Amino acid sequence: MGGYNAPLLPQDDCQMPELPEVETVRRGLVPVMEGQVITQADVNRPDLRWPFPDRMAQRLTDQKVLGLRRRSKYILADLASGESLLIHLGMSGRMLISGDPLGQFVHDHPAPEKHDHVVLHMANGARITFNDPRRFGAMDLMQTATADTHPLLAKLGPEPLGNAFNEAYLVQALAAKNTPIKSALLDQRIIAGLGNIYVCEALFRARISPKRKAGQISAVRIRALVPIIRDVIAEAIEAGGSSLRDFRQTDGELGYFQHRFDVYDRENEPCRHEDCAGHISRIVQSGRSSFYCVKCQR
DNA sequence: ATAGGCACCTGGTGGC
DNA sequence: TGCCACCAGGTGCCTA
Repeated sequence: MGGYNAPLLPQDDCQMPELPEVETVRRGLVPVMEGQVITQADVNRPDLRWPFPDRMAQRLTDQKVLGLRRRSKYILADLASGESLLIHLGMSGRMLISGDPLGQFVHDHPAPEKHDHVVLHMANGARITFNDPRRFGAMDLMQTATADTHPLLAKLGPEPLGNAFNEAYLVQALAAKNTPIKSALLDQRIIAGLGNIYVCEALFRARISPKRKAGQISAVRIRALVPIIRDVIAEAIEAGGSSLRDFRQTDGELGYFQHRFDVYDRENEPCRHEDCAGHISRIVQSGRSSFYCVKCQR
């Protein structure tokens, strides 16, 4: 009897809620949540990283989900009440869909697991379970109309795939920055949605050392970084999308990581630039691992 | 204002 | 087998 318990994030060793993974989760939630009413909300603890908003379960119950949006690494579910539910996956958050909302799966609600903090029951029979062992994730409710001013969203920089992120912007934003380019690109006020992995990957493609001070990189190289960042993110979203199709058609397993990284977690392995015989190094910058090729990233 | 470091929390892995 | 140190995709907050 085949059960269905589909993680919408890569499981096992590879969970990675940076922008592309969050976008993949959002896309996976759309067909089971959009236009559907939340008939019940189980809130199994008072908080994640912060306390949940007052009366969260009641404010979700009987609300129709009008749409699911994403800003940076946050998902926003716009509700008929005029409020929006903000969801952040932190480091270890996952969304699991169970039930048979699309008529494609064996109906089977798995036994609750440890760290199932919030469960949304939808009118179509789907259950969406937020599971987050480390509890760095977050949920909050706000007025949809003023969502942009929410403290977690207000200071975010441009979306990497949006028009506001362009060559002129990035050159300007990094000028006179005294921090390493690695740190600057992780700064969500400069560009929203990049995390440790995709910053490493983008710098590798651009052949820029993560140690180089942002403000001392030539404008030419910064301009070149812009389409590279867009590509890295867009390709990862595409990989996520194909994994969603795969799991729908098969057995509920997300075959996410046919998508492989060029540098992330490849310490001592060969550099993948064709003209380079170097190997990938790992260094620690502000407490986080940076992977790069010392030989060809300058 | 800006940059660096720490804290939050749990679980997995690898060494002894 | 057990214990312990170390590592992990994020980001707010405190300190200099």
